[in-house]
Amino acid sequence: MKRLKRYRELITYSAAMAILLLLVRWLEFKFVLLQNQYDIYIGLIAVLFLLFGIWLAGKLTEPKINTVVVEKEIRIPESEFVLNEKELAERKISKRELEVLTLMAQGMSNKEIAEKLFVSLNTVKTHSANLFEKLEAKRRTQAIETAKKLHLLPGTLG
Amino acid sequence: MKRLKRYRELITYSAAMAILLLLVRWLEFKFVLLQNQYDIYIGLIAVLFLLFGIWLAGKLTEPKINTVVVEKEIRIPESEFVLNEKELAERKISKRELEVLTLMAQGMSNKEIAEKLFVSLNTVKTHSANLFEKLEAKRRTQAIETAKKLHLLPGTLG
DNA sequence: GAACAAGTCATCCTTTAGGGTGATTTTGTT
DNA sequence: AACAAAATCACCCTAAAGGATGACTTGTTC
Repeated sequence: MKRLKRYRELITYSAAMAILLLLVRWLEFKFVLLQNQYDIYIGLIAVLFLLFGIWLAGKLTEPKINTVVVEKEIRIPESEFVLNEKELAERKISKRELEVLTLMAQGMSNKEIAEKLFVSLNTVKTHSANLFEKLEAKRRTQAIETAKKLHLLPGTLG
Repeated sequence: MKRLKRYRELITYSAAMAILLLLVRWLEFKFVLLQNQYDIYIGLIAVLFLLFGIWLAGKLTEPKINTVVVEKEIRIPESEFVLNEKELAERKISKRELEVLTLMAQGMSNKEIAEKLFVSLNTVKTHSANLFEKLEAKRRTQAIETAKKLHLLPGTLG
């Protein structure tokens, strides 16, 4: 069964060829009397084989595939925050300092930060003082702005 | 010039046809003596036109267009800042206040802001006090954070 | 012209932030 | 164990920020 299917094309072509040749024979027989004007006969043969060739080509040649690549733009909403660890290392800002900085940026007072981190107010002050030096800032607001520009803090949190 | 290009295909086919017919004529002349065995001639014609048909088919068949959609990711650099005027109006924040808020967010002290705006330090303090009330903030850092969340200030300026 | 909002400035007072210095403890590394 | 960095805390003092209140001017609206 599989073999039959496999050779179906070949059989089809052979059959077509046979029919064509039969047709040629028939035409030959029909126009045998008017040999002087066998131009018509030739013409018919030509047309027939031309058509046969076209049909055959359609069957034989693999279809031309013209691949058109259409680029579709997909928008990515936001580029999420990635901590600039290089900058963090270069300025030698410690984890605890960054922690304090983050809470600062959220609008907390030193006292609130101290309570949140379970340390004394003085400790927070020390951390903030170190931060200002490392960030070359005079005030906490400036430190926050600089830190955001350096990607040490997300632009807007929440 | 454009027309010439437009009919190039047609001309090509016509030329091919002409050459083929010339070939046929030449064959006719060549085999005119052996008319009794013009089977060969017929066969040649058949083969020629068969090939011509195959060639023609290849030229004529329009290619299958295979459209491949490639999704290309496009990162939007920044979603530019648009002032939330609704929020601004609802909270009744004046132009001057917003101005002070902006400079605050840039890390400037009240004194610096006063100098920049050519007003007294007390005026800046009044503005900031009003801002804190309108933004329900206790500190300038908190006011800045809130303002950024409400899109009254750009996330990161500069 | 009365009422109102915005902007300006002042004074008094309290709280918070920040600068400077020194010291102790914890922790990780060699 | 020795060392360095990080984290902790304290004290003193100044500067800046913030709260509360009142006052004056200007421009707009009704």
